[in-house]
Amino acid sequence: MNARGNRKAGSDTMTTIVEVARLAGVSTSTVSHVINGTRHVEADTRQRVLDAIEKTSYRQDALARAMRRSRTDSIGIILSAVGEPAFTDMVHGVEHAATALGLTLLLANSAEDAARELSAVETLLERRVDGLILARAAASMPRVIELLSRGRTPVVLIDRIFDDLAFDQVGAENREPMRALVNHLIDAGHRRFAVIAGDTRVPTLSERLEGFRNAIRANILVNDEPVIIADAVDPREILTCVLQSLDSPHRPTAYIACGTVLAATTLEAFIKKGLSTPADVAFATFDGFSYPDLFVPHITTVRQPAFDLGMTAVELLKHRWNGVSHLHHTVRLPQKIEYRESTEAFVFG
Amino acid sequence: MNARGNRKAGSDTMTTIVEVARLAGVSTSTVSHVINGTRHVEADTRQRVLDAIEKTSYRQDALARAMRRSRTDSIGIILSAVGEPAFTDMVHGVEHAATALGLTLLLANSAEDAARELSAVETLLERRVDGLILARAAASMPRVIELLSRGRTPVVLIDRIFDDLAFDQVGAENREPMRALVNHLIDAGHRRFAVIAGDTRVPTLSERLEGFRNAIRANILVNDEPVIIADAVDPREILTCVLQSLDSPHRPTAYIACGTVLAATTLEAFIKKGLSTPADVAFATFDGFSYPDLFVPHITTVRQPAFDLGMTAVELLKHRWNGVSHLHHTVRLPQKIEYRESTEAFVFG
DNA sequence: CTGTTAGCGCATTCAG
DNA sequence: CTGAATGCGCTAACAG
Repeated sequence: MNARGNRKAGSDTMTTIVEVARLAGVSTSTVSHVINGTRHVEADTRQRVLDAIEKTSYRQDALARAMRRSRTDSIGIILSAVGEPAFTDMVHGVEHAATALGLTLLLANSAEDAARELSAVETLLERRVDGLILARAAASMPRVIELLSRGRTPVVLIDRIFDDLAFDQVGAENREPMRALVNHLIDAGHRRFAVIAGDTRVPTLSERLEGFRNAIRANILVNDEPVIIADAVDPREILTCVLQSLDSPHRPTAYIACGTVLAATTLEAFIKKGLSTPADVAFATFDGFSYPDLFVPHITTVRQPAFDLGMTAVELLKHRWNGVSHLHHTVRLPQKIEYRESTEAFVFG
Repeated sequence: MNARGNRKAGSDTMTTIVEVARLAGVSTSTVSHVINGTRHVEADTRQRVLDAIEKTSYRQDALARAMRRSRTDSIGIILSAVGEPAFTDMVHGVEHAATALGLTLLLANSAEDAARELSAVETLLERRVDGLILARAAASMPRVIELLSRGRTPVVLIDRIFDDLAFDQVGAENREPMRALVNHLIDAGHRRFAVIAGDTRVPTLSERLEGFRNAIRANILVNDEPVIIADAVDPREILTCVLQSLDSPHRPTAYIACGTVLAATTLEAFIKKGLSTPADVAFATFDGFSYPDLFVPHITTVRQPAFDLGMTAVELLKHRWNGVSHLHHTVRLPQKIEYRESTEAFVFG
């Protein structure tokens, strides 16, 4: 019977390679080579080994193997918000690519908390993942970068790109699509804008905001100062700001949310005020929702190629394992803008 | 320079316990004991070790440690649909509880594919996770159960409960809330029902369907045979069925979807037919969507305590590690029914 | 074509 | 209070 607190998963019963070798009348190395197909083994010897494996229902111990080869065939991924659809898709992408390479995924959720992020990095590094994919938390600590830079584990920063950091990185184009979006709205007749940018310590968001500012500045048609809701972190605080902007006599006619959560908050404010889209206000968002077709009217959405981001991240790790290059690469994937009814031509009252 | 295909994460530079011991002028065992606080060490000896650790920025190798102790301080979780909100919340719950216990999470997504599920189980078992949490795929293979039964790794089946299987299990109450929901709709004046149950190989769905059948049968007010859309797997097929039912002269006045994806399909059919809720048809769903407040009208939803399911799963593993009981426990958590506008009182035309 | 051997980095007896 | 020695299960030289 197991003693209290014992968590051994049956180390007592588990058959090892030695047992198999004994049963097959061969050496452990032959068994190993049969299992891994790593050198030629005579057909009947091979069969004896296979039989012995079958008979003992032997399973490799990935731990011992990893230790010996000093590689774990696993990659770690740390996300700041596992729940959001964009991140969920990234996980899918990573998982897809990883599975194809026979790699296991270790998932950690920093929940946008710097301390949890640090501890996740430490844990995964201790587990000697072969590569690490990280979407840094907004308030990510310098210690994390230090740890990652010193170490020899290949790292890919995903989604949130930092130009001054020497890592492989992959994220979406943010400034340009925002520009296109604003121009689209201007073409539709809008002159007064609001952008909900949220926590601009997140590069994704600050880039989108920057794109917004540039687009507004570049457009001589737009005279009105836009409403910019940025650096607010608490959703309730953001909600208040949006509501306030809706009460303004110079109420913006077009609202742009820079992310899923921000979009939800903005729409909540619309609902609270009984405003409808696009009759009362135009609306567009980055990232968007799951099941977008269920929203009526359909929402114009700048959609991140999140799945591809995930796949690309693994690709970058692979390149580094293969020693293809010693330089660090930053990959920017284009976004797709889905123009829908929520930004349809605005008719001035 | 790394050779091609080399994936060693710097095993060359990594400091080991030996190096620390040398630097501190003590034995490796003392270092080990200092790190793990596993026996008393003289204050200054201890300090010397701590300094050496600091100086070398030594980090434990979780692999070697795990091998030696034959436990990995990790748990695996295999889900059939990582993307759905209910499963996402379960992951959160598991992650929350796991983190609190200092456990790492290995995540695998079977994507409702039996082969992927099997291979995920094999992989996680080989990695010697201390416990495994599994939401079985619809077409899960017997081999999976065999593997899990034979092995000594504690297993918890989550969400999808199988009464004839000897594992710890945790899921939600399904029959009773469906009953309550149907009664609620009957009270609101409905007599003709449709239920979208999807793939009833999934116990969650078959239980909900069973609850539905019982509720209908128990109600003498309901004479009309309900429309039951079950055993369809392909969403497009389901969509067709729903559309067809909407065209019927005896069109149901109340639709109940048994899960998020099914709900999306049903709503899509409503939109396609230009029907509005609850004016034209009442609607309610199990599991529901993220950001439910954004749906207008608000949808009556039977909400699974998904986060708690995840936490409970870890709890069950813990009990097993502690050898609290040798019997297998099935925990059923109650669901919460959120009655909203989509099922409001029906007025007969 | 196959066997022998030496560790991977650590926790843990067993002696002092 | 501390150190020396052993082996977890496996792969990879090396040697036949």
